[in-house]
Amino acid sequence: MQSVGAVVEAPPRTHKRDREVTIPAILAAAEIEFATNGFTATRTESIATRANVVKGLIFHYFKSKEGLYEAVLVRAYETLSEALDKSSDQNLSATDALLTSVQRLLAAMTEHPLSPVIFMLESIQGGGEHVRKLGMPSLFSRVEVLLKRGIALGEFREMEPGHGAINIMGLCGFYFCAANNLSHIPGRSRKPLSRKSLAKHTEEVMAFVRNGILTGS
Amino acid sequence: MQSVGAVVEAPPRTHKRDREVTIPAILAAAEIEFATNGFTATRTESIATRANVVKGLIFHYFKSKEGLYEAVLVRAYETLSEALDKSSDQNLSATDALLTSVQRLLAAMTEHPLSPVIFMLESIQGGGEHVRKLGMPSLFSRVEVLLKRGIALGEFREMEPGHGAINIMGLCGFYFCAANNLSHIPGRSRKPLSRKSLAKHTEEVMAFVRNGILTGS
DNA sequence: GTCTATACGAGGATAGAC
DNA sequence: GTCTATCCTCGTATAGAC
Repeated sequence: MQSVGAVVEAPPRTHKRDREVTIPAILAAAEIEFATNGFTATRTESIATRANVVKGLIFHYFKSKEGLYEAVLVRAYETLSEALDKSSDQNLSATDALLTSVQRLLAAMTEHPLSPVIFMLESIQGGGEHVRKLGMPSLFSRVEVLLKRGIALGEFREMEPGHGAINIMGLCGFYFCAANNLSHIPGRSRKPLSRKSLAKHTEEVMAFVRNGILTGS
Repeated sequence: MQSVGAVVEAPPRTHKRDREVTIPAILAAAEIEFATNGFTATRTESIATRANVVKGLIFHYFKSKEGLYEAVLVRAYETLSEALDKSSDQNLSATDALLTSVQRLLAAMTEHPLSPVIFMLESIQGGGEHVRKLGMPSLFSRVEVLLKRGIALGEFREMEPGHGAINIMGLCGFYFCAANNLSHIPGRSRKPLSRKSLAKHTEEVMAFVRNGILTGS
């Protein structure tokens, strides 16, 4: 419904971009779409629209929808994995080592709130196949090692360390996955993913973990 | 590729069924499919095949894919809600009331391991809209009430009860949602949803909650 | 109540112009 | 490197026979 005869100069559509702009834009858009809809239900058209590119570019750079999905998965994994790396090479008591790891993990999730959601959907919908295919060492196992040490030293109460690791990861990540359900509860903050809410989440989880694992007197 | 001329009497296809058989079969199949794939990615054809009925019957009985989804959601909600009902009308200490509720919740999830997954997907993918639309009072709030009472009585340590409720629900339900990722971890049980693994899960979560909330001496 | 057949639209992927 | 146009499959939903 453009007025007839009006000559538009420099039509704003052809953005001249290169891979250094386009690829990150596609990845960022894909993370949101995959984390919201899961792999199958995500439409490549939606990703393209959100990234402000044309659908064909997704296939040009990532070959297929699944190739793009795996790239997103790798980024989410690295985000959380690096958080655990940082705290491993220190010389701390078992208690401090674990609590530092949990804090770094929560900080990473706060910065990248979609990471835990991506993994949750991969577990539920993909059966965790991609995690194995891409050779991602388990984040659970890293926490489990820290727990074993603390139990052996008597700093932590007796527990099955595998389940302990799951419980701790669950305390950290469940909140992000359930956030949409939380926002509808009457009398609760409507913004569970605001900086303020996430700081409170971190504080509460740290306290719950500390009390939950330390040796009671 | 049937042998020519072989007259098959009583062809086994036309199962004469009525709604009392067909409807539960569809619901059970739909629960599995929706819990695995989410709403959009689930194919009505898959549900029909799993239920051993013809696709048209789904629309006959539930009007639409979404109608069927909501029926599944209501059933999952009732499963968990009734578990919390049973423990509310008793005259217990705050500690016993909470731990009984957690135990009943875990028992209900053990019997219906897909219930927590259904809710997780509804949160992530549906934004929790159906939960609100169908008027399901929050399960989190029920736990929160129990926590508030114990904090006021000094049985529980100081904490923000809203976050405490999320943490407890997370400890109970996260395991079921992450089960597929867990099963690929080297050196861990391949069957996180076996009766034995779930009994261990219950035991470990109960201990974690007890230590996590009770007043430290 | 159950089945078959089909209309109709949406989405992944590709070809080829610019 | 980016865009348009199109192919082809798949999936929801309906119509109508039995």
